[in-house]
Amino acid sequence: MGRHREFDVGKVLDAALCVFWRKGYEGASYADLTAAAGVERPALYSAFGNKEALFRRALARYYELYLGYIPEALQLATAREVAAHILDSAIALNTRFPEHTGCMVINGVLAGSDDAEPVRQILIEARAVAETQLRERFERAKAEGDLPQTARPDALAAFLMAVLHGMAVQAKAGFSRDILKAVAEQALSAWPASEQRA
Amino acid sequence: MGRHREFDVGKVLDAALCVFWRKGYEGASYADLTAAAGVERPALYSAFGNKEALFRRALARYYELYLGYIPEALQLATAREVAAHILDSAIALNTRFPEHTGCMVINGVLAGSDDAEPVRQILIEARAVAETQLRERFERAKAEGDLPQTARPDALAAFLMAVLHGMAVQAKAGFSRDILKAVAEQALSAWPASEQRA
DNA sequence: GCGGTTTAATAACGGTCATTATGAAAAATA
DNA sequence: TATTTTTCATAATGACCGTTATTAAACCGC
Repeated sequence: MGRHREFDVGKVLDAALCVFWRKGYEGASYADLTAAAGVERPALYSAFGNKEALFRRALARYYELYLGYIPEALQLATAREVAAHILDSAIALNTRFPEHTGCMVINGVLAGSDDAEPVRQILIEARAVAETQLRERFERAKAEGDLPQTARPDALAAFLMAVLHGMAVQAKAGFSRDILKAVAEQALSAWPASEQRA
Repeated sequence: MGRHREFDVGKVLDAALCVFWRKGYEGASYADLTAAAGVERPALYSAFGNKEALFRRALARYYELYLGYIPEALQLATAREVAAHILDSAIALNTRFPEHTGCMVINGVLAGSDDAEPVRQILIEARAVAETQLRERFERAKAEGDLPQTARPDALAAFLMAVLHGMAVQAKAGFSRDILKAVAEQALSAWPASEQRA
């Protein structure tokens, strides 16, 4: 007996998921969460416990709703198909919702509160500057024949930056130097061969 | 005229840089900063302005002290040397200081406050699980001849995860789908060829 | 309809955040 | 030495954080 719950727990969880996806864990305040969910604070506490428990539930739902392509890919016939499918799916997911781009797992530690927005823009700009410098250097290399005419300097720059970002994340996660070197080696093995000058 | 400053502004800035490198922008409180710098709060405000200005100064010093390898690499003769030098240098920097690993620019939005540590561990674990799944799938592929015997499944998994992390960061920074696809294409072009079965 | 029980909304809690007012201490000029 | 100027340390500020009493409302079995 007792009073019935007046809100849909699933919908509230989905709303919280969107907020966490966009703002990360720290960046999402209860003011944000209650505004998105349309319920008051104590309702979230009674239904999910504290903030960390709510985040864990949202993370589980994220895997459930959006990361199904991982087990899906693991069943494909070849490793190349596995990788291609995961890459494609991740790109699709990362760009699917304009209001919460990227991956919730990464954004959970990437995004900050609104107060930190100017700082995040500084970092984004700093990242873009480095990539532009690389792209310009690769354009020069292409003009000099150091890279083939088929090479795409912007793609090479973006790719190199991606691997660098990824390795920074991995280093933070405790990776050893050796495995990071293996990652770098693998990345370099894709490098376009320089043209044989006539 | 007037009283002299009793602390070394450079040393205080270096101390603040270490705190920001480890905890990120939001994660670094004035309690952390003053403890590391050995000066009181108002000293930081009088010397640097507010927290954001202090972070900007620390970021500039980070580039000055630790990212000199980027312009250095840009002057090398070939694109491959540029990339190799940047990769090597980044790995060295990311693993140089045990107490603040990774890259300050990335960590600035990757690291959270101590309160968020359990959550960060959850995300790190979630990341490791996905990578393990990939590695196991690639080991199977190697056993099946889908990957050559020279292939390193752990390296391939780490590499793929690195590119995925990097693309998530880039998507957050506003990258278009097209450039992300170019990044994925470049990453796949390094994929080891399957063995020709006899 | 009534007692027991669960949920709902309001409002408050202590703690920490970045920031700063305040007044004492120290150095330079006169 | 007296005065001015700058830095120093203590401690307070208002705002926001996550969390929770408290009280009123809604539902159940009886």
